[in-house]
Amino acid sequence: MDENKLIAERRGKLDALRETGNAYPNDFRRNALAGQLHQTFEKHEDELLREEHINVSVSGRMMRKNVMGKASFVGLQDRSGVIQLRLERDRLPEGIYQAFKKWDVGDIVAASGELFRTNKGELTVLADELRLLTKSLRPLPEKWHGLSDQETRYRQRYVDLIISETSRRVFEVRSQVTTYMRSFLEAADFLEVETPMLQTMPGGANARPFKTHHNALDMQLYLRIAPELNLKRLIVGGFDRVYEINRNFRNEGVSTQHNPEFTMLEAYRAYADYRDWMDMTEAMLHGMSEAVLGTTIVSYQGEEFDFGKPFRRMTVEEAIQTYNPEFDMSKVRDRDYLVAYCEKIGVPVQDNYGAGKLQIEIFDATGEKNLREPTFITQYPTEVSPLSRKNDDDPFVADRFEFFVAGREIANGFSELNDPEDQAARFRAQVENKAAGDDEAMAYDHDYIRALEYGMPPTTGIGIGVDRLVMLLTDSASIRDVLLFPHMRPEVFD
RNA sequence: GGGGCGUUAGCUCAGAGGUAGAGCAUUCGGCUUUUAACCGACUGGUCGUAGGUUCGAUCCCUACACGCCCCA
Repeated sequence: MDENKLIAERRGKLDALRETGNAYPNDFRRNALAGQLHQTFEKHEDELLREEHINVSVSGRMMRKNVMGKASFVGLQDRSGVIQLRLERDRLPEGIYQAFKKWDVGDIVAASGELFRTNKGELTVLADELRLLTKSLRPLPEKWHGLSDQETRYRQRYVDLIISETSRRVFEVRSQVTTYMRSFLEAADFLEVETPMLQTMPGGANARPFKTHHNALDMQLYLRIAPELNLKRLIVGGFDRVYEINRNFRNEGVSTQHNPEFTMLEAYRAYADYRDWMDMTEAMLHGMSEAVLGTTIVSYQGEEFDFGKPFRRMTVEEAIQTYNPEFDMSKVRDRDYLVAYCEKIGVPVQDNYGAGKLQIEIFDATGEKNLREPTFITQYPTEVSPLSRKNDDDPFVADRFEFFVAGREIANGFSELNDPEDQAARFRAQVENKAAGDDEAMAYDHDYIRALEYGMPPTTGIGIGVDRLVMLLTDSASIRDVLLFPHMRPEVFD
């Protein structure tokens, strides 16, 4: 580890503290937070404050230290904001002020005293008690430019959070988003559940899993790629409105949009179909943006989206037409034509791709990034929707939607397939794909078929990517900005 | 996996084939209404790592590590 002169100096100060008593005391109790004080006494002028003799005890990290001889001003930061202290040598107990002059920005400090307002109008604690609670050995980044090195911000998030109000705000929004989801679903009588992360057979999505090993049982286990099949088992069991907000793990690349572990909301509701979930998604995002941002207008990377009005809806085939004007719609399900079109636009094709898979390849390549305004895309090919119910009038497509904003998929929902024989056939097709080399294809889940054979009521489900939603609501360009500890290669300590 | 860019003081950043620079922070001195406090003095570096070219490399070349962006 680096042990430079700055740290050595502070370590010397810590050694001195250890000699004079407990260097890490834990007997101070505060009775006020900075933000509360600013709010409560917002309208109090200096004269009124001094008349009322309001005594408070505060503590936090010393972020600013202005020493002017025998008096000083200090900025103390707690979780709610910053409160200023005024320290006067002759007001504090003997020797305290001299000791304080050796303290460093970054130290954890406590003070008690009465509130007043400075000439410039800043609410301030005139301290008559002052303590050092925790010595900080490492210097903080510069106060003006802050921490701009991305790597350090991600690896040492604790430093980023100390320094950056913006970063703290992102994670407060993140918490408010999941809180809002829970209250929204609870109001609709949903039950929150937790299902296994460690599974003997990963399922519920097309993705490669992480493998791990259970020592005592000496067996291979997988980290889950989705909770979907377990949640639908609960629908069979009679919990007919359930949801889970939790982590999924997918063994794929890392990018501004992908982290190997990410958070999804999955919610399932019996006696409803995918159109009901589209309506609920609109209502949830409308309410969430108002609750979290105070407005339904979401500004993202220079674009503005209105979460307050109904979202556009179009089918996959309509989207192909919209974004491929030269595409011959009379042949939209003609496999030979679709193959030729894919080759024309440079999309690689495999022999086992059917018309539905080819449609989705074209949609992904030409449509997705152009879906800027909030949009529901509906009627996905059954071929690429192995867990979705077929449409009654047109079995080529499933009763399914995906939701896009700013060219990114945010949500995926469908009417669930509850016909066990159809589901068994879909699993068999997945197994064939796997045999043909698709290592993201699903395995055949016998227990899930057995569950469906007991009878799953007609059901609809949705998955919402929490990280991507938080990115939108916080105007974050990278998923790493909304993950407290994004995945990084190990740091080398020498 | 491929391409591009980056890595210099604790932090933010300049720099150039010839012994390394600024601001802030630190240290010391001054200052009882500051808030990027101010004034004065000083200090701080294996220039990501390892090789190579060169009389001489932090700079040029190669590989590697880590990060960021784009593509698959």
